[in-house]
Amino acid sequence: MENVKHKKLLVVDDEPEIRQMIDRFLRNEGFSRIFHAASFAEALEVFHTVKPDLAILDVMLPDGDGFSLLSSIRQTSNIPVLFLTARGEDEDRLLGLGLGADDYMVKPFLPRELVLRITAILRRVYAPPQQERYPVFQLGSRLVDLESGIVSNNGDELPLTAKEHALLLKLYENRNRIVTSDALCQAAWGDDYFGYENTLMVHIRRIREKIEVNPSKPEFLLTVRGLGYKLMVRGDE
Amino acid sequence: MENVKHKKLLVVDDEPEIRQMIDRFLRNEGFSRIFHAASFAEALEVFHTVKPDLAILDVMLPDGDGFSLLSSIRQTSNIPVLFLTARGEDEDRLLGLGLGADDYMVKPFLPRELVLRITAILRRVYAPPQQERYPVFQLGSRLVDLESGIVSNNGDELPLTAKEHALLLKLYENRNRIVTSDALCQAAWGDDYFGYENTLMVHIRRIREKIEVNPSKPEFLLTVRGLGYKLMVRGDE
DNA sequence: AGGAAACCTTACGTGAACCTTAAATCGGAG
DNA sequence: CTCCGATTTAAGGTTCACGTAAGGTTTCCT
Repeated sequence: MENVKHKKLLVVDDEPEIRQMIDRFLRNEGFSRIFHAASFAEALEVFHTVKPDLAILDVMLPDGDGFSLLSSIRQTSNIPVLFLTARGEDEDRLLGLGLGADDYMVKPFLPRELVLRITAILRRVYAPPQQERYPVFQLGSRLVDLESGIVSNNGDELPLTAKEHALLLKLYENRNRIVTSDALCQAAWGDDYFGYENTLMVHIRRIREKIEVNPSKPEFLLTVRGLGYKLMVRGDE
Repeated sequence: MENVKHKKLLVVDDEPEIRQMIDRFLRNEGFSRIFHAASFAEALEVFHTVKPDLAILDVMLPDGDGFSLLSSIRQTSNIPVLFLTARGEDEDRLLGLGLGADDYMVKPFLPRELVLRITAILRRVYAPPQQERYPVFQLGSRLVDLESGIVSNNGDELPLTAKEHALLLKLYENRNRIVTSDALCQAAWGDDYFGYENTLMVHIRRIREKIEVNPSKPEFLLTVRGLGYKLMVRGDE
């Protein structure tokens, strides 16, 4: 994950004291590359020279308004833009967002909220496209990593097969609760499966051989006779 | 640019009439794939089954609160989340945004604004990746430089082709995690691809010939039978 | 206790999933 | 148009994850 604090921010506001205030808040939160502009013209100037990564715009400017500034900017760039202005009427917000702003905050504002919203935007912009995440969790001394499909126990790593992965995922999603054999079969084979029920037992056994100290005396993946199985995980939630 | 109106939205709110209202507004604006959940438990359930592209969460739920729901969701996914709730105190907004929400709206709200904010988020998520810088990383003794598209091994330099570059990028972005064959195909060929799956294998083989000491005994680019591939990179986070 | 039902354990054969190589095809530059 | 590298198709080879089976063990009820 890229660090969002190194990004270049441009603050456009005609009142120097407000710019200073915003600047201070942002620096307090770890942002260091902050540029200022006091007018429409200056904003365009700075925009082209420093090429900021995100712009915080006021609506009221001496030589124009923030909305048309955004329009100008959007012709050549899709830089993230957050409006921060005293103009908080419904129409203003709709206009700003409709023009393609990423967020719209009304003054007076919470500095911390400004930082969080900036972070939220930058997080999205620079997040590499990630696929679905799988859980990673601890069972006793072993780490079950469904992300990489590996169970590791002080050094040695045991890879999980596709079926083991599917079953462990289902079990973990319903951790500390009973999961019926039917539900497990469905998770691993889909709705339509008519194989032997023994098959599931064999896979459970194989999982136990990877996650249990003694597969025949399971501590984590327990049998609930007549119902199914349950994975006991302590700690998180 | 992908059309944002086809994305799957999940609306979590305990009051059916509010869900209906939101649903109606969204459909008016062109969204068609809208799913509902009335409780924490139902939300998690729907979340896992339909895998929505964005979630609109209420804070107050009969069996929990939206904040812990977001925490649960964030363990396995970085899906965009927008809070829409009557809880509009400063602390609530800071908490919600601090937990990783993308936006926070307070009821009563303008339907049009909700749509604009959802659109703003989805626009960012599905925008083509911003960063013009590609990663450079080490695999054993070889340096994989996606910036210049060259794999170098003490002296000799092997150039990467377009497909190899795309695949390696996707693998590196999800390093140490299983990447499904589908995801890889999508990264290299786009959503609509109906060629032979063998094609992917051939490209994987080519990559292995450039990054592995022994392409037939891969150390870095490993197959996970039945699931896909994973690129094991040690070190940098 | 006896017996049956549910579950465990181990081993093995098989074929889907994957590998490998080469030849065919595509597509851009000259 | 021709060439050449990049990419895809094709076909035969390999392997290992999975399902099956069969005998064993535990649990529970009469």
